[in-house]
Amino acid sequence: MSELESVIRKLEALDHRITPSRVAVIAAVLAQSGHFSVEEIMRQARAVGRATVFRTMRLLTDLDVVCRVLLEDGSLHYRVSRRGHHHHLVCVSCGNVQDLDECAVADLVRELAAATEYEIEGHWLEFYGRCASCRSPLAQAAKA
Amino acid sequence: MSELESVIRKLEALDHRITPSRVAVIAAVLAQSGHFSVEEIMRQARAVGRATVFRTMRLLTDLDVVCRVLLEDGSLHYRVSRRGHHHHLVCVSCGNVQDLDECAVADLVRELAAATEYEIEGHWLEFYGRCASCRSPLAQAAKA
DNA sequence: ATGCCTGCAAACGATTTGCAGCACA
DNA sequence: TGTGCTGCAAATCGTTTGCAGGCAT
Repeated sequence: MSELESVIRKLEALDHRITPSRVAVIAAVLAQSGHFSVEEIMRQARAVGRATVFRTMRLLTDLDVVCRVLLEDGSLHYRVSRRGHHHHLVCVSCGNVQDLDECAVADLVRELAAATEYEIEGHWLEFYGRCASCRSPLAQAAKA
Repeated sequence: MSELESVIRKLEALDHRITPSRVAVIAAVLAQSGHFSVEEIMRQARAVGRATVFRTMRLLTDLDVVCRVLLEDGSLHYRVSRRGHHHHLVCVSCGNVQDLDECAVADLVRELAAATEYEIEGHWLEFYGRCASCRSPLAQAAKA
């Protein structure tokens, strides 16, 4: 079963209708390799109206098919959520996003809960940096 | 030296002019106890134009006088940055924000850098939960 | 056939910018 | 006295909504 089919089944299971517009948006979303903006989806699904793209993105977010990615400049992007809870490591140079499977904050949450008497419901953690290939253009040039 | 003076000195030191509008915005900002939106500053500095409030907020952000706080609903707020690097614990119920002085992510950053070959430049970490007083209205009632 | 979903356009809120005048340094 | 700062208004950006019709179920 393709990823597309799997998402479609998810929609069906929740009594959402399967329409050409939705399929187009979902296909465009699944075709993305890294993070992407709503605008990029609109570019790749030109036949679909703006409003519908936004509505579908919200639907996909609610269904945990995609997750939001906050970029350092404050703009909101999305990315396919192929796992459960995880964090992102975003390259500020090339925009590549790497998933961090382990949630190393779990311990922290426990300590924090004890120390602050807060009941911690969630957290948002993203790292920004420069990936190996962007770190040293010289190193890349040297390889060639 | 009051906090207001101290911020003003900071502006002067960087060759920014001290104007009534800026002072009004800065005073309003410093008067905030928790996090706040630009709108709240505009309400408290009615004489100052929208654009100027936004321009001043950007200035204060660049000067590290305030820092941005991302709320869970995606809206952007600010809060006075009375320390250096730290994180926030936001109560989703009453909106209270608590600073977390220790940056417990520092170790994580180091491990991550080694594991991924990224050069980590920064990170964004915020926790969401319910504070002690919001956790249990019953417990509060019982106290009375 | 029913009503969810659609596209369009207009509304929307938050933020930015162009501009001519003003006032701080 | 020069130019950085101002307020105003209009522009802009990203997103949402109202509506009349269309299509999946």
